[in-house]
Amino acid sequence: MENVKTREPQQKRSIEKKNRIIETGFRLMCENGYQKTTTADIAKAAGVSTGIIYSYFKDKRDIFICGLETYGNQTLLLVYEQITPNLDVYKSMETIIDSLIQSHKLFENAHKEIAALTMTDDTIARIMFETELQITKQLEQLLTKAGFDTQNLPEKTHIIYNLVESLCHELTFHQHEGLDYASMRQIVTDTIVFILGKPNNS
Amino acid sequence: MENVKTREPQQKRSIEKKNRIIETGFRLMCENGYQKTTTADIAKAAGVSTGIIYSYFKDKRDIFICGLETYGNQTLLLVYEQITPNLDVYKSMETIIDSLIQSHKLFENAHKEIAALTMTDDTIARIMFETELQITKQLEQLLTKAGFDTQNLPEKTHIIYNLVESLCHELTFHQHEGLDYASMRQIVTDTIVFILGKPNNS
Amino acid sequence: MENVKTREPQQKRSIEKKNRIIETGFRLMCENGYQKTTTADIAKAAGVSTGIIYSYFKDKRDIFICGLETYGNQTLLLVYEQITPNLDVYKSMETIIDSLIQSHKLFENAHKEIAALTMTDDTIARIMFETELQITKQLEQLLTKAGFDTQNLPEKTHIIYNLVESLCHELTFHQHEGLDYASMRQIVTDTIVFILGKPNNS
Amino acid sequence: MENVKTREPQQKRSIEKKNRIIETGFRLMCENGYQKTTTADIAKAAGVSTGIIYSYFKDKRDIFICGLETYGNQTLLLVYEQITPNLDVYKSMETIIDSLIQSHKLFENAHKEIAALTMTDDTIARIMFETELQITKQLEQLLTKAGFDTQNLPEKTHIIYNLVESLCHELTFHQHEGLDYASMRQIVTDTIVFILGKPNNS
DNA sequence: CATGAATGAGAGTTCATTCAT
DNA sequence: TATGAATGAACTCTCATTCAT
Repeated sequence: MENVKTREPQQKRSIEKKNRIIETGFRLMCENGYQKTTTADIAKAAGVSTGIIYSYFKDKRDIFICGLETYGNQTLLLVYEQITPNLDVYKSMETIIDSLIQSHKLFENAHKEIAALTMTDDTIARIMFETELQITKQLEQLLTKAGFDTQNLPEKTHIIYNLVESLCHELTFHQHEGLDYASMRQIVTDTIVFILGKPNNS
Repeated sequence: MENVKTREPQQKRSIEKKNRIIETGFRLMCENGYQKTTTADIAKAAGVSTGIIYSYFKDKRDIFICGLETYGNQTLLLVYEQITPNLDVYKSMETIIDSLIQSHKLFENAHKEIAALTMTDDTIARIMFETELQITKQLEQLLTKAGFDTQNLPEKTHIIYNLVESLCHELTFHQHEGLDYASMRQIVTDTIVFILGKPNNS
Repeated sequence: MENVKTREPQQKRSIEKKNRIIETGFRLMCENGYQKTTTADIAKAAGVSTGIIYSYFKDKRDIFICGLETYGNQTLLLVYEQITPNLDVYKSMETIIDSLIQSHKLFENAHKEIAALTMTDDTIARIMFETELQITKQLEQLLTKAGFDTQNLPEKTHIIYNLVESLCHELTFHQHEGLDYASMRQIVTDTIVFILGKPNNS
Repeated sequence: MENVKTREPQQKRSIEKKNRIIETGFRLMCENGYQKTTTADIAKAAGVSTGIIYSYFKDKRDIFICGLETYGNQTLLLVYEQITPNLDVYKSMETIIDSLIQSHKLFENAHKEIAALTMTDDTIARIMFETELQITKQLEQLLTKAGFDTQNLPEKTHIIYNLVESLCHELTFHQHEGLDYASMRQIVTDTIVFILGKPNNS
């Protein structure tokens, strides 16, 4: 299962270097596109030689997948930290939105690149699918514990997830002039409240 | 601005040929990805020589852009046809959703590919932006005429647009097992009704 | 079975070009070694671009294999032409030796290169094996028709084949000073006559 | 002539290490081919670091040459031990054949690899030439002492050497189905006896 | 107008060799 | 001495684009 040629760096310096390659490489790929980013670009930007990359990674795609796992999970953690069942759900939702916006600001281009690669690369598709699944499942649990109506909860969660994603996208890129983002955010929050209804125990 | 080398085909046969290249090429690019589709693939599938492509198009990217304009507008037309101000807005919304699902089934992969190319290609980004703008503006006009509250209407339209997009995406790809799509569709329609509120003249 | 990407050239010019690549490439590989010969070398020497090589051949190895089949068979033909059952066998043997010497002068380095590649490449090993088999089987038939004792004929033929091969090798390269090649040739011929014994019908 | 950077190991442990690298490296190169064996492979198999290799050897080729000298001479010794002038020559010949078969079993692939490298590497060619020369000269001396006709003895020795080589090759690899190896061996022995004639003093 | 053979720059990847530790 | 991480030149192969016919 484990590739024999790529080694898991044990030394601190090596780990730093591997992480630097992931971070730099993933960033370049997200900023400029997967195809347009060459291994030479990554090596140069990370301050290493092209050769050393292949000590840590199987191939170029492997760097991207590592980036995906690293930063996808990071996003997830941001969300997890905000999900505290004892808290008011509406408050939680607001902080989740804030977390996701942060995540988006870092990796929005990634989402586009990933979406495109999802088409032709099953591994990448699976990673994205599972990351999203973890987030929505977590949301479902939170909402169930908070006493919300569990009827069609998976469907509702999914719709809410997409609502928030779209909002984040818009807030991150400000693509459409003339939109009032504060209002937009308010509308989204109200809409989520509408979808969820009132919790049973309230 | 206009490239001197690519000519506008005057003959009927030439126009057919150009269209065939656009249709075939755009479809292949959407199905298999922009990078993975070679000009040789397109030429073969369209039944022309590789050379002739460069009589009609500046480069490979140009084929994609032409496809984008042609079929982006086609999607738009599908939506336009459903928007008849006299009709019940909720009915209209349902038929719009149906139209967009049809459009999605044709070009869903395109959306991902386009999103990725949007990152690094300003022309493609502009085309997509304008296509979306036309749809949302049209929706706004429809809703205004139908007497809905115009406060934050651009924001609301945008959110609705994204809700429908996400629904279409899910309905097209059935990525998540266990989701009840009929319920999902109902929830989205209800949510849109909630966002819009009641029209003033009702 | 047939590779979809490499085409079988139909035009006369194309066939000439393909043959030129085989001839030039195979010669370079034999002269300088398979590994030391780069595709760029072959392209340059054949007066073509590196790209066109991959229209005619699957990869670099494919050029070598084509050379092997082309010139291996050529050697075979040289031998076949000398094998005329009506002729005196000893005369035939002499002319066969002459033919093989000619073949050796052309492709001796090839033999070494091929022998080495035989170690790691099963396809090349099989081609060589079959070429040798054809030659020895042909010799066997000739000798049987000429009325020689058929006992242990395969073993004898094999030994004779190797005797001639070794002689050719020596005559081609003159590696050892002080050897009298005329005598050597005479001894080999005498030895072959000894091994075969007298034909029954004489 | 002597490279200043590679040192002659004085310590016992160092000598062992150097020998281990030669043995392991040469074996790997013979088994898998010179090109396909990387310095990393050799280092790993020999249980040393890649760096230390360059303390003992000028480059990768140097390891091969050392292996050639070491094991070429070893083969020679095997033969020398069998050549005892007092013994019956035919018996000697049989034991020589046995020795060479043993040698072949160890290094047959080497022969192919070496033959190929001989083409492009003069040093390797010279070593091989001298090894063979030593063996044939030794045989000549033995045969002279045993009272055989010295006319064309170098030529005869050479032919005999090649006969035995070919036989060893065949016995080692069993490449041709249907050959009776016992008969083959007998025919070769008889042929050698024929070539040599009867010794004068018998 | 049309062809498709030809081009060649540039991609990902390998590995003999070096060098900081 | 010894390590093994690091280097970077060189390799094979691809494909958007051109051009002789």
